[in-house]
Amino acid sequence: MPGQVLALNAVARNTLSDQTYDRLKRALLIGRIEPGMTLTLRQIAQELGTSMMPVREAVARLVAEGAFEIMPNRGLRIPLMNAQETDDLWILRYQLEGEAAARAASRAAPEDQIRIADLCQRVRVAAENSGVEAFLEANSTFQFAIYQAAQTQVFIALVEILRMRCAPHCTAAMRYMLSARPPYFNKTLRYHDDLVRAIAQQDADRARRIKQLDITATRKLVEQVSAMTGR
Amino acid sequence: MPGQVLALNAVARNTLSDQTYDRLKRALLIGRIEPGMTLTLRQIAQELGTSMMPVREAVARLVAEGAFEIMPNRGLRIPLMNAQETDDLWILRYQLEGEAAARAASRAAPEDQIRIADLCQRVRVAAENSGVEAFLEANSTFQFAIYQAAQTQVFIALVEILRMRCAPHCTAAMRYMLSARPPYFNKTLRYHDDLVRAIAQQDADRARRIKQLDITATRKLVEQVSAMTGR
DNA sequence: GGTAATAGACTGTGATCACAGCTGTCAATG
DNA sequence: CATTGACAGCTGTGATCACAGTCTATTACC
Repeated sequence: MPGQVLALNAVARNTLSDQTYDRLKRALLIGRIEPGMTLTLRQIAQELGTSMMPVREAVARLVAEGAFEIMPNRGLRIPLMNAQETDDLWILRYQLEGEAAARAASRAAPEDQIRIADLCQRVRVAAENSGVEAFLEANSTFQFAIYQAAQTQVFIALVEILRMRCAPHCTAAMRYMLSARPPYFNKTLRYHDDLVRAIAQQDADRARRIKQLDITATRKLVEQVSAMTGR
Repeated sequence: MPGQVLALNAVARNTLSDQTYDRLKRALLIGRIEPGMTLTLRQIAQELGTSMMPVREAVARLVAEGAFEIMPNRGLRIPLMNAQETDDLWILRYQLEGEAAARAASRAAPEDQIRIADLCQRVRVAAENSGVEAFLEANSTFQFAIYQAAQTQVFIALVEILRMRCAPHCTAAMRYMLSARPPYFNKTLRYHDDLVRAIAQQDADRARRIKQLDITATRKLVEQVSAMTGR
């Protein structure tokens, strides 16, 4: 069995639970679920055409990761965050995503670099021609392709958790950025190009720095927009 | 409603799922479940006197956190780790636990300090008089009391995930340390005392440094023991 | 008309069952 | 004696049901 000398890694399951989990995770990352919305297990199950069973397991996982919160007899919601938790979240993203970007620069194989550069272009196209969802999806795919190239499952797992917690609180700002603020929007795309270039040059320190600048800029934008829209 | 101006935080549930999750998490952290062991949902359910239902949800959470792995039709196990993942895990613990210790030093209230100092003594007592489980349990309680004092839920969540993944692979080394290696054992306890002192003095940098020394020493011990016992 | 009680429609939770897939054993067969 | 076949006993998965809470809207009563 070439490529898998030892059965070291988990058997890849693909149960309905897994599919439900993936779909909910994706919905969170592309901003389809925003704070204030209320979901129910039965509603999700119906939308996916399954019984409640797979939904329960999927939601249990997401609750463990802090992406959802269960209000007994009153449905699910995105957890609210206080200032302290929000701050911690951004700090952790700054550190972990910066480190992951650095590793990607050190380790990315040539085919990874091509793939990343291609996905970066797709983000630009989506940002110019499509809505928030398409942009966020393209962006998410681009970012995780980078972390995938870093070949470090543990980092990716933590980054996914942080982004799932963060994304719903950023969607409003992203929407605003796309519709009304070309400067921010162009800055983000420029960071992306710079990051791709740093990875191509295997410049780990530069990749880390750019990634961290990008996160800082995003944080500022989110804070400005949420201050505008009445916290 | 004093002390809870807004209903910001989740309603504290305590379902059978939650209890099962907590018990399994605790079992992992105190080394009661080691790599190579095989558990089944029905077996856990029977041991806890419940149906399979709560166990399924609890295990789903733990799988999401990387603490367990499901082998279809063949039960659960602790995920095996390759060298790369092991390395990443230690690096992340070094960074995140170091940072959490630093914050604890900055923020710990006087009553936290008393509690931490007390729990530190209990670790010493357990280490001298009891078995691995009691030692690991006292140690775990001590460590998380520190992180609790840091008042940063997001950090704690990530640290819990890292420790749950790490603990099962460290148990053998801890057992060895307690039974046969007083030097290591004393070094660990000395680190604990130093850490308590740094927190009492609100010396964040020193707390981080000691915590990181402790983790580095633990890592070395684990690697030595697993090299001895034939990887 | 305003207030309180109540019935109903929701919610998540836990238990139970049917089922398909894998494992290991044991017997039949060459 | 070795090889293979089938069968029994496991496993996790998914669906369904009963139930106890919570919220809401209607109704009854003062």
